[in-house]
This record gives sequence, C-alpha cells and structure tokens, in this order.
Amino acid sequence: LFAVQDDLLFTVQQVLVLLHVAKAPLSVGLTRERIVTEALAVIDDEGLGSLSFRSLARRLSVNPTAIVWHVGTYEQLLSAVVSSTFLVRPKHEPTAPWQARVSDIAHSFRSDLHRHPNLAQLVGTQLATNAATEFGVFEDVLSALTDAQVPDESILACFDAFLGALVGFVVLELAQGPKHRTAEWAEAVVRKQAQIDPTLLPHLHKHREQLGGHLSFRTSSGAEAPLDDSFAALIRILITGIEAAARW
Amino acid sequence: LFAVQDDLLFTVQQVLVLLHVAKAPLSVGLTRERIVTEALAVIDDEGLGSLSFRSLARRLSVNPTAIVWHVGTYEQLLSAVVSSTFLVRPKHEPTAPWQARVSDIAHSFRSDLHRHPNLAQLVGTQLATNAATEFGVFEDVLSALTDAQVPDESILACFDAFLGALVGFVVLELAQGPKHRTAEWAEAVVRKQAQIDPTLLPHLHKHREQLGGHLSFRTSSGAEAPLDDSFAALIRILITGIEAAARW
DNA sequence: ACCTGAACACCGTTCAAGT
DNA sequence: ACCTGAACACCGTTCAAGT
Repeated sequence: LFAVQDDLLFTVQQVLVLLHVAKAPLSVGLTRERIVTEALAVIDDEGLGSLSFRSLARRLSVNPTAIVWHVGTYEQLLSAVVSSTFLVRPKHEPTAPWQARVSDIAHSFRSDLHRHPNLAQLVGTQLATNAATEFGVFEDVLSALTDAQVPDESILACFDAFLGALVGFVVLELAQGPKHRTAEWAEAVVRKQAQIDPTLLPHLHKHREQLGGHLSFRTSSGAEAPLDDSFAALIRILITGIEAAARW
Repeated sequence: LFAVQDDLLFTVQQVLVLLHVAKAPLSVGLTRERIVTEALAVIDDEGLGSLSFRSLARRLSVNPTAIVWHVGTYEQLLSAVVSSTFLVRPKHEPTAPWQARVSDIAHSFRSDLHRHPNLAQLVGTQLATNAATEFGVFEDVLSALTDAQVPDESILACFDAFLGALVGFVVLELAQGPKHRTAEWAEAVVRKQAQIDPTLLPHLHKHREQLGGHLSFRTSSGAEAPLDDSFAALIRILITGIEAAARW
C-alpha cells in the first residue's frame, strides 16, 4: 500500500477534480476536441466564412466565451482544425521503389484535402500548423529522396521543391470562386476567353477550346471540377525531375 | 459642325456631368484607382488583417459607404487589388530557348509576389482574379511548352502543372506565422524538432541541423527568410520534367 | 476547472437622404 | 454621379462573476 503512495496521491487529486465537477453541474462537458470537430463540420458544410465563435457557440449551446477558454484565440482554433485533419497518416513501408512511394504520398495528400476543400485556403496561408503536424510524411519524402540518390547538399532544396509544388498545386486547385454574383463573373471570364486575339496570343488561341477547364481560365473550383490529369502530369514531371537531381 | 454632331452630343453630356460635379463640391474626388492603391498600401504596411472598409475610409477621410459605391463588395476590392499588382508584365520575345524563358517567367513572378508578401494568401485562395489578369504570361508559358515539343494532348495538363507548382510554391513560401504568441510558437516548433527520434525518423534526424529553414519546419515566413535555393531546385526539376514530357 | 453575461471595440452592407 | 449618416446584423476578446 505504501509502495503505491505516489499513485494514490495522484488519485486524490483526480478525485478532488471530480468532486469539483460534481459541485458544478453547469459544466456542459465541452471539450477542445468537440469544438474542433464541430468547427470542421461547419467549415465543410457552410464554408470557412460561416465559422465564428458565435456561430459555433449557438450550435454547441454554450456561451461564445466558453469556446475561447478551451481553444484560445480564433487563429489557434483554425490551426487546430487543420492539424486535426492531417493527424492520422500511415507510414509507408520502404519496400516499393521511391517513385511509387512519392506518388502515393502525393495522391493521398490530395485526396485528404479534397475531402475538406474549404480547408485549402488555411493550409496555404497558415504557417502555424508547423508545430502540430505529424512528422511521418516528411520522413517518407526525405527517405524517398535519399533512395533517389539526391546528393545531401541539395536534398532539402528538393524536399522543399516537392512539398511546395505538391501542397501548393492542390491549394490552388481548390481555390474558390466569388461568393456573390458568380454568374456574371463566370460570363466575364468566358467572354474574355472568346476575345483572345489570334495574332497577339496565337498559342492560347490554338488551344482555346480546351482552355476553359484549366488554371487561370476556369470558372469552377477544383472541388467541383478536379484537375486530375494536370495533377498526374505534375507528379510525373516532378519524379523525372528528381531522377535527374541525382546527377546534379 | 453638323458632321461632328455625335461628338458634340457626347460633349454636352460631359458638360452636364461637370456642372453636376460643380453643384456638388462635397465630391472628394474619390476614385476606384485611389481606393485600390491605398488598399494595397495598407496590406503592404500593416497586413491584410488591418484592411477594412472602415480603416480605408479613415485614411481617405470619407464615409465607409463611399468606398462601397466605388468598388462594390469587400471581396471585389481584394481581387481588384490582386489584379492591379499583376497588370504590367513585359511579354518575352521568343528568341531565347524555352528553358530560359520559363525560368525568367518563374523568377519574375516570384519577385513580383515577394514585393507584396501579404498578397500571397489572396493569390492562393481567390479564383476571382481569373477575369482580370492579363493573358500575356499564359501565352508565354504555352509558347514555351510548345517549343519544348510537349504533345498537344498533354500540353494543357503541363500548363496547369507548371503554373500550379510555380504559384503554389511561392504562396506557401510566403505563408505567415501566427500573429500573437509567436515566440512561444517558435519555441514549440524548435522543441519538437529536437525530439526527432533517430530510430523512428532516421532521415529527418540525419538532416536535423539544416531542417529549421525549410518547409514545414521553419519558424519564419518566406518574406523574411526566402527559400532561394529551394525555388531554384523547383525550376530545375520542372524544366527537366517538362523536357521529358516531349516523349510522353 | 469550467462556464455565464456584460461590455468594448470593432466589422460589411443596405438604404434613405443630401447636393 | 457621388457622397453622408443612420441603422442592422454581425464579429473576437476581455474581464468580473458565478458554481
């Protein structure tokens, strides 16, 4: 009995906490986790613009300030939501060739973000997630680059290049159109494409039929019209580019 | 005199407008252009978070609703600011090899955005700029890809891949850290890096000394600590990747 | 420890009114 | 045409107070 004294002391503390809770039945059982989950649901269903402490508070039937107590500032809530989405991530066994592993990582990241399109603008702009995300993916990428025989002097530059291109592409792919007057805007975009001058912009004019669905010319987000072929091309380009980096 | 009747009629209208203005000396001479310029100044100096119709109105000594009348909604103001930044862009003469031209485009885009780092989050998330931006750059990219002998079936996929990687990388590079408690956050990031397990994450552990300045591990934005080497690596990777795309 | 409630200093947007 | 002013329906965050 005396041998477990430390454990007992700790238990006494826990009991005191429990009594405290019992004395205060107004505690609604609000958790940081519940808040983050609900916030993600709001972002997915209604968009980032509809998320606020006050709207969250209404859905959770609590006072807005109760949320502040749990998650801190609004900025911290957002980065908590982002990192909660990318927490679980299977570490790849390094049996397959590095090209296949890199391609796997890329496609799985993209489908993760496509599941929460409204999160893209946060991933692109928030540096705050750096402290929270798991390191597994980054180990996998670095392992693949090592297997690709990229020299040590340039391996981290290639690391940045790959991750930046990958994440950046998907973020841009999922960029959103304007909230209001989308119809007029879409018309304006199409009208401007129709006016492409054959002599001034011959190459754009040559491919003008297919241009509509591509970057800087499309009228719908990647959430509705995913750029599958373009992403496949990017991965292919990156892989052959990294293959060449072994001879730098 | 009668031959220029149309012109005269138009002039009469203009005179009426001028009289109208003369009768209303309260018109402060507020222009859409002045508003956009001032908005960009606010974004550059104090960050996007400090920009609002009301703060702009104070700086311009007008009523907030006067701004609404000129630029429309807040969202439209933002996309006006973005497109105003990327309006002037010299068209490259297609004399140099396509690799050099593509590299030029990439570096000039990056230095443009580095001049306005706080604009990056808008470029990454706004699709609305599509209607406003000049088509010159896109023609140049497509021209380069044609010279690279990328087949017609995959040229637009490569177009997306290149632009997405380029713009996406720079947007991520310029991502901002948290506004408050940046010191504690930076400590947390560094502390987590120090705890990298050599057996679980061997590759990260091997390069742990250099990791601090790179994507997903840095504590400062690309505005303060630009990722020059990483960007150079990206361009090199993309170019050799596109070279291979000719044989797809 | 966990939550309420009031208060503060903000927002974008609409709409009627002035000149 | 261009701008003011009031009003509406929102915000995040602080801080004292309750249990």
